[in-house]
Amino acid sequence: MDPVASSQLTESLVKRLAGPSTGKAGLAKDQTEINRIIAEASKGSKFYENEKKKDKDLTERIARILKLRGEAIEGVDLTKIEHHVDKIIIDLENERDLSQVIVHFDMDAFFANVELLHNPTLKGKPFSVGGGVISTASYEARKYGVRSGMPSFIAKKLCPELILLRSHFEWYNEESNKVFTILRRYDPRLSAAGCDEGYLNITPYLQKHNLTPGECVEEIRRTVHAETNLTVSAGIAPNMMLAKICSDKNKPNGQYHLAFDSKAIIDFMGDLSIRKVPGIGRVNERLLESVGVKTCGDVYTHRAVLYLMDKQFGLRFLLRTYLGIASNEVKPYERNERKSIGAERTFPPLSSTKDMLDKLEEVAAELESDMESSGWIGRTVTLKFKLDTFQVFTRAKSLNHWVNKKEELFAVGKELLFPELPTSVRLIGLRVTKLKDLKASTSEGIKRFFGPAQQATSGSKRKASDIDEDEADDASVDQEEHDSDDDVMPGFHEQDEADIDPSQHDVDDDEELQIIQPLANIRKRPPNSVPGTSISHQLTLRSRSKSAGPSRSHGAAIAEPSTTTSTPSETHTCPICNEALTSNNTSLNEHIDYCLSRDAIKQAQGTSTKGNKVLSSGDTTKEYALNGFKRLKLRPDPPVKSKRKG
DNA sequence: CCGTGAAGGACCC
DNA sequence: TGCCAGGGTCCTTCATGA
Repeated sequence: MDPVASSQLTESLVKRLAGPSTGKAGLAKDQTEINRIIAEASKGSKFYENEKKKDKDLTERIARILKLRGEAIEGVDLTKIEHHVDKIIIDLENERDLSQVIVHFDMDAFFANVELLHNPTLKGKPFSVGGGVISTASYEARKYGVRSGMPSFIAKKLCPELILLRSHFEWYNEESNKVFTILRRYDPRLSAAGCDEGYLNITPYLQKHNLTPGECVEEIRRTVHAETNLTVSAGIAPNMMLAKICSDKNKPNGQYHLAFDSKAIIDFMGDLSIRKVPGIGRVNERLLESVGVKTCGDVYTHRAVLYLMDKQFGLRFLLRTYLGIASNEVKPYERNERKSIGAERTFPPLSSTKDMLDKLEEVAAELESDMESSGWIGRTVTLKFKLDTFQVFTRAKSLNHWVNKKEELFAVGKELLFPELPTSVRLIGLRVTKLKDLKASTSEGIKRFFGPAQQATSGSKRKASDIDEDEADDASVDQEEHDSDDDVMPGFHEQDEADIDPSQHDVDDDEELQIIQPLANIRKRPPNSVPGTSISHQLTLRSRSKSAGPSRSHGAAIAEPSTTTSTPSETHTCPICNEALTSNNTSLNEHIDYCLSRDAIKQAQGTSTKGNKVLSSGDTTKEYALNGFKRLKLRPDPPVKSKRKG
């Protein structure tokens, strides 16, 4: 919005230190005071310094973006562009599907409430669950500003009487299963999003029982409470994104039903903070804010600039959130969707090689046991380590055979760690990707019916060698969905809304000066001279075919809920010439394209030569990647020092 | 021009 | 007193090999 004042840095930094969830339920009294205490407690620490650096980098990145914006809008007729975007919006609007009733449920302060079940005397007291970092805080504790993602020692400062409890994952797991079991009565295809929240498509249930969404959800919540003594909040909307946002509306033990009406939805999104949109975190919030977008409604106001800067912001994604359009395909998680499995551990900074190797070995052992019990083997091993400065690095190696054994994981980890060695780390982790499912019921269908006696004999049965023969080269995908949906579900830590993203490659200040850096790193690669330091993320959350539109399932005979096939022919008004058109999407788009092509594009593009196809946005599948305008110096970052390889 | 591996990040819970 | 987790997913950029 406004130019950055000198105090900006401190301001954003303070906010950053305060953590991402400054809008949580159970709001605190004086956030400013709380932020002050947090900043105070953090000051001077390594963590603080790292955050400071990240904040500075972000601020610089924003400056670059603003400069870019200036260049992009120079001499361009924004009005024309707005018209064009309006056309895109019409396309998107036609994708809207209001036929499904989606519910997002979210257990209230899950970990904390489960603890309460086991220890009723905690009722009414401020307490938190978690170790060094808090996972969940009771509502009483939240009043003091204590939230998830916050280190315990700071929480104590905010609330001296705070009772710190250790996590009891078995308990949460147990309750979680109970809850999901109950919820599956309403939709067996429930989609879990962590252990305390998920989505349901209750459309079929509503029809079968002749209930209204509100009644049904009340019943669901009542049932969950009756059977588990836990409260749950829920949101009812036509798609998952909206449902999720809604479940936060009446947070503790409440529900919110959004009107299934295009207009109402857009109004609803209108003054909603863009930050509430899943996928937009602290970084993107600031990036967007820098160009004037603080609410979803602002997306529309600034559509022209966002269009011109599609590469950095992802216009389509933003327009969809502005319209409140998103996927409504609720489906259960399947094993074959797993992409990686890993383990990591944080400890007080270590610098002796032996100590580090001990940790590495520990992690390798842990990973082996996880892989073993869950039935996975993989081909790529990635070592992750965090220096005492909080900078995070990863080093990977792909093998030509499958691994899951501790010895091998450890060996590869060592190999990857050695070159980095003279260093001090506070975290070491190993992750394996390019997975192969040992429990997969091999190929298509058939096998599945002739059950391969391989019951989950706790994994221990088959040994790696068995699969070795399997031909390492078929690293391809031979994953086949299947049941054996043990217990474990993805992401198992409650995290309310906070998130401390400790990662961040930290290029030291003199990064640029090192461009000439001598052969110093020929043999060794200083962690802080890593390649690819470019900072250029985008907001792109390109929903890959996850459209909200007609749930078209490929071939299979999946539900195929009634969809609102956009009426082939309706009356639209061309946003450019105002002519009333009775036609289908295609013709309408063609018409609009025609209108626009007359001059708008040409003028806007001016000299721009290549790239800009004709932006035929008629098809909903193609992206509107016509960011051809000022493409020249679009590289957000000056090429960071070239890193020579040895 | 494209597919792929590696490294860095943003985000989520 | 004692200084900020861990499990994952997806996306981008860069370097390369066909």
